[in-house]
Amino acid sequence: MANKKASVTLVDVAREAGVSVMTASRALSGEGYASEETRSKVQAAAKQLGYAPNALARMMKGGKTNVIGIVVNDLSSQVVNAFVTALSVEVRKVEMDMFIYSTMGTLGEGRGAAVSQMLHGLWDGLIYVLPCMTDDFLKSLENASSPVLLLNYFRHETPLPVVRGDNYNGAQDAVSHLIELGHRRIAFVGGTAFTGQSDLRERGYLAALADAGIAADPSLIYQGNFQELSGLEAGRHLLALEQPPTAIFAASDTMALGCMNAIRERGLAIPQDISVVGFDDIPAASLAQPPLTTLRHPFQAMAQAAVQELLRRIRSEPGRRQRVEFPSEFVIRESTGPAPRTAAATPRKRAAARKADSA
Amino acid sequence: MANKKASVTLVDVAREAGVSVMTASRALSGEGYASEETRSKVQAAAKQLGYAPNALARMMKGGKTNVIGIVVNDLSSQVVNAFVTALSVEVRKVEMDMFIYSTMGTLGEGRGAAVSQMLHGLWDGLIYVLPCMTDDFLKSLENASSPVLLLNYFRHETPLPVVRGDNYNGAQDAVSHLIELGHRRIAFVGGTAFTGQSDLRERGYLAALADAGIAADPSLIYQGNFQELSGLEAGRHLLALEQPPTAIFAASDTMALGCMNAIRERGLAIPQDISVVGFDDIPAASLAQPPLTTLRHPFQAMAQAAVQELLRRIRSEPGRRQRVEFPSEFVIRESTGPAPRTAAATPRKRAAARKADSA
DNA sequence: CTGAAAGCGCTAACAT
DNA sequence: ATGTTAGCGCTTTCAG
Repeated sequence: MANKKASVTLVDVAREAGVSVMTASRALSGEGYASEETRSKVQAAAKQLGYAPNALARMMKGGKTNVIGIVVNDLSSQVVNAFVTALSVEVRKVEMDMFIYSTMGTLGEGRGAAVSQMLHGLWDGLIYVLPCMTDDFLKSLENASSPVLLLNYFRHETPLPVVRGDNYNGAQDAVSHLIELGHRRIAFVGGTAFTGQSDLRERGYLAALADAGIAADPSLIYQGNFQELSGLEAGRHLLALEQPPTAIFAASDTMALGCMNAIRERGLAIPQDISVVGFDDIPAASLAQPPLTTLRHPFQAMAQAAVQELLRRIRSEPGRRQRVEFPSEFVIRESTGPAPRTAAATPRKRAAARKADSA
Repeated sequence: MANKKASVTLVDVAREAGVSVMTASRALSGEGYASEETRSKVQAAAKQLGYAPNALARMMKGGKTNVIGIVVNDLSSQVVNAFVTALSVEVRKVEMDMFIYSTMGTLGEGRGAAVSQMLHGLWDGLIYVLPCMTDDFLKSLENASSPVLLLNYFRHETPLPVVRGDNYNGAQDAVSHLIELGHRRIAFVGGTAFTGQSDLRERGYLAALADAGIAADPSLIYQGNFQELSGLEAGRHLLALEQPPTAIFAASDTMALGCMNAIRERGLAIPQDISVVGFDDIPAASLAQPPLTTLRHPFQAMAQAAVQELLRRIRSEPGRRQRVEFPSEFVIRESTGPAPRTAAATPRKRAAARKADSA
């Protein structure tokens, strides 16, 4: 019986099988020559002893670990989730393994920064998903010893390779669509500034308004934080305005869903009274009632580009690209419709009664 | 300037600083004696060369990696997410690191099974979160060389340490509550059988009915798969019944939210026409309209118990426990209310028109 | 306080 | 087809 405590090594297996360590290694790995007889003898010994090769030792010898590290700030984000899932598929395709390291919102602080440093050697390359980091940290990454790639990074210019989605044009498309539907009072619900994505979406929104000759109304811009709760609050705030919007463009689906709750709460109908557009096309978007019109990131294509580019760098292959940008696809579902006849959605009785709580 | 390609090792640092490798090691790690002068000299050299210690080598020498591996089947599950987040906090408390390995639903197949074997040595211990695995795989885990703990495992008896929540009693509490509110036709929406959790929740449901002397109606039991979409389908199916239920108890919040969409779709009100109870208390539960009555797992306490127990095993400390079970807490929000006066929720016109599509 | 030697578990490269 | 040697980058042990 195998001794569970003291881990059994190749030496043990070799001794048990009565061969040299090297022979045991070959018999088990399948590399190099080994007679059928020896091979089965060794395999039997390994099985009997409960041998598991030490990945650490193997990696150290080879210099390559065959592992890609994925660093995320926040596992609970559905967008992050979609990226990680897509990455997992791509990593498997190239026959590597993948670990996820979650900094739980501490990236840039001591612990988060440490990932690329402290655990250096454990992976052949690192992909930062939706990173939000300080300038200092970005700089330190640029000198990292193993290849690093940023997935959906926007905040600063950097020589590091970046794969990202388009935010500006997508936002512009969405808002133009609302304008074509006759909307004039279109609100924007932004997310946190830290990743730089919300900002681009806001600029696309403003550009679309400007193109149509509509003056932007600052009171229709609400600063949220990408979370559903902030979407709920945004919705409540906007609907309580003297002149509420007839359409809301939220910088994330999560916030858009929050807005929808606020709208329902007020007894208004989507899209008859008010239209809603999100961004990201998370799974919940198509399941919402009504299904949410939104902008879809090509998650799988982006993940593939990220893995391939990182691989090129790991292998020092030619043909690298410093930045790849993917357009987002506008998906029209049922949460958007023509602007209501009255210039602005008329708050109904219930709503009117609450006017007092408008800020 | 550091050469980015050829990774710089301690030998390089030592040479640069004009000391022995050992001295460099001591100066950087802080362990053992080192004069202030040497220390700063070495640190300067390390910084200048962009030195990062190779975690692999360090781990190999010490035998301990200070890393706990977390294995999950499905990262997109909100319950898994809640556990992982809680685990992350606890792991940090004991000053270890944590990697997440997602099998993407392939646990038990080649790839998934490989985790504990192939990457053996990379972690000091492994926590399987909400594992669903074959008997064979479970057996192989029992002979694993490093400690393994199962978080929320129910399917088979096993000598492996298990930390889990209570499902049976929680379900019973929830259904008893509905009965007290006057409900008699209470539906159950189950999840996949694979983890064994749904089964326990169903048994709790049946027990509560039996206690109240209510005969279980098989037509009120719908088999879902824990996903929101299956909840939506469950809701549509149940509401289309000749005698629809006045309350639905879903085996997960996710499915409960799907049911709520189906109910709204049919023009019914929650909880006036129909009550809904979920299970898990995922973040979205409290944000729903109306906020969902549900059963909360004590995620943090469970995570703490899991990490502590695993640590005891890693360190071969005494006082181990084979199984720890945590009761779930019944959280009453606004999705449950008294049963409507009419024995069953009367389908309104729209609903009646659709009767044809009842299975 | 600092250095030299040994070795963690494995495999590439060279023998035999 | 199998065995021997060496060494990955680091730290533990023992000597200066």
